[in-house]
Amino acid sequence: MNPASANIEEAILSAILAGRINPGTRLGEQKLADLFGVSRTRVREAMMRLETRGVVQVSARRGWFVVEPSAEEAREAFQTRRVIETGLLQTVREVSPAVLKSLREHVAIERAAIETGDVSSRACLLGDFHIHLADALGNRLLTEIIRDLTARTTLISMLYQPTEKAEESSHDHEDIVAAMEAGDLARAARLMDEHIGKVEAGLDLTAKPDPLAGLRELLSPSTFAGNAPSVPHHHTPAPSFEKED
Amino acid sequence: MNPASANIEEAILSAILAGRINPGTRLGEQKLADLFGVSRTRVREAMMRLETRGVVQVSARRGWFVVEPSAEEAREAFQTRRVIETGLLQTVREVSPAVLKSLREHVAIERAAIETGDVSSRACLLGDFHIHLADALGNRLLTEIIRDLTARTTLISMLYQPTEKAEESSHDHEDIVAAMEAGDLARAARLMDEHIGKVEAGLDLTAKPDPLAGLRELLSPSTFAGNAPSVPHHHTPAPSFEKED
DNA sequence: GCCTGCAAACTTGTATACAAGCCTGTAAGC
DNA sequence: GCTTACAGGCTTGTATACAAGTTTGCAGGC
Repeated sequence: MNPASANIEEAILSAILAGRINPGTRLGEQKLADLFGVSRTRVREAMMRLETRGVVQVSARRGWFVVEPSAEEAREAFQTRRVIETGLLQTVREVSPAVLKSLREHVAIERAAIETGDVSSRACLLGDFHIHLADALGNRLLTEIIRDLTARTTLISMLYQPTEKAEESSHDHEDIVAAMEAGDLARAARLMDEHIGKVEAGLDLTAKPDPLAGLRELLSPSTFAGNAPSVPHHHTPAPSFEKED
Repeated sequence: MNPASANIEEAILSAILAGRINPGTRLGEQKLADLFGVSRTRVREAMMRLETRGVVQVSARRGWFVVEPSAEEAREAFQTRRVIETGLLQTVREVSPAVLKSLREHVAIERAAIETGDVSSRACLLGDFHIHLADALGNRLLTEIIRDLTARTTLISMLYQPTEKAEESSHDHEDIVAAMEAGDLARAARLMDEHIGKVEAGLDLTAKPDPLAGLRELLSPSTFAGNAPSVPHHHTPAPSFEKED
C-alpha cells in the first residue's frame, strides 16, 4: 500500500519464492536502506510485516534473518498446506473452462522450464502452481495465505531437500489438473494430498537446521574423546551465513 | 515478541475478538500511545502488524481504522474459513480423548454463557470454539491463521448480522464434537460446512457497510423530493464513529 | 441564506538522533 | 599456552522532530 515500503516487502518475498535468498540470510536494516534508497524506518516497516507473515525473524539487536524453519515447523507448514489445499479442492463445486486453460498453460510452462534445464525459474514455477490454483479457485484472502505458506515451504525445501525431483512434481501437477478437468474434484484433492505428502517425505528432516550439524557429523564419529562437547555447546542462537561483504 | 508492542497488538486483536471494538472505529496513533504509555513508534509497529493480518487499515494521513469488510470480502472470509476448517476435519486421522474432553468442556462453557445471558462473553466464546478446534487438532500455524480469520468474521457479524442465534451456533458446535466423538470425521466436516453456511446465510449483506445506509433508508421513502441526493453525495470515504473523547 | 475560499489544528509519513545490547578482537593474567 | 576481562565497533530499539496532507471551522462574497 505504501509506495516504497510495500515494494521492499514484495521484493524480499518474491526473492524468497524464487529461491534467490537462502534461509538464515541476514538482512541488515542499514544495508537494505541503502539498497532501496530509503531510511531505516521504511525497511523496519517491511521487516515487521514480513515477520508477521512468518518469513523473517528478528534476533534482538543482532539483526533480521530469513527464517530457518525447524523440523517441527516444517511438519506444521506441510500439514497446514495439506489442510488448506485439499480443503480448497473439496470445497469447490465446479471449475470453469478458463481456469482449466490457465492451469494447463502453467503446467506447460513448468514442463518447458524443466526440459530447458532452467533451474532458477523452475523452483519458482513449481511453487507458483499452488498459488495459481488458489487464485483461480479461491479468493484473494486464500491466495495470500497460500503465498505465505509457499514461501515457507520453499525455505524448508532449501534447508532439508536433498534432491529436487522437479519432474515428478510437475507430473503430479499435471495429474491434478487432469482430475479437475474430468470433474473429479475428490480425486484431485486426493492427488494433492499425495503430492504434498511426497514432497514432505522427500525431505531429510534430521539435518541442516544449523550449519554445525554438518560439522558435528564430521567430528563425532572419528574422534570421540573429550573434545567433542566443546563445539556443540557454543549454543549458536542464529548462525546466519552472510552473503555480501 | 517485543515486550510492549506485542501487547498492543494482542490487546487490540483480542478486543476485536471479544467484540469490544466496532468495525470502522478509528484508532489514533497518539491516543493509543498515551493509553499504553509508549511512543507513536511502537503503536505504528503494532498497527502495521495488524494491517498485515487484515484487521486494521490505514487511510493516508487520516488514521487507522478497524476494517469494515465489504460484502465481497465477507464472502471471501467465509469461503476461506469453510475451506480451512472442513479441510482440517477431513485431514485429521483420529482425535485423542484429551482433545475431545477439552472441546466438550468448551461447548459446556458456551451453553452456560448463553443460559446466563452473558452476551458480552458468548460472542467471544462462539468464535473461540473454532480457534480452540484448530489448536487442538492442528498446529500453531493453522491456529494463527484461523484466529485472524475469526477476527475478521467477528467484525463481519457485527456489521451484517441482524440476529445473533447464539443457541443454534452452540448446538452446531455440540453436534460437530459429537460426530468427532463418534469417529465420523467426514460427518464432522459436513456439519462444519453447514454450520459456517448457516452463519453466512444469516447475514444481511445488502446493508450497513457505511452508516449512511441507515440514514438513506430513513430519508428516501418518506421525503423523496430534491433534498435526497444531497446527503449521500458527500462521498464519506471512511466514516468512523470515534468512541472516546 | 448559501456557497466558496482560506487558514488553523490535527493526523500520519519519514527521517534522524541517541540509547542499549551484542559480537569481535585484543591484551593482560594465570 | 590458555583462559578471561575489556574496549571498540556495529546493529537494533525507541523516541523525537519535522514535513506533508486532511479535515474542520470561519469569514467573506454572491
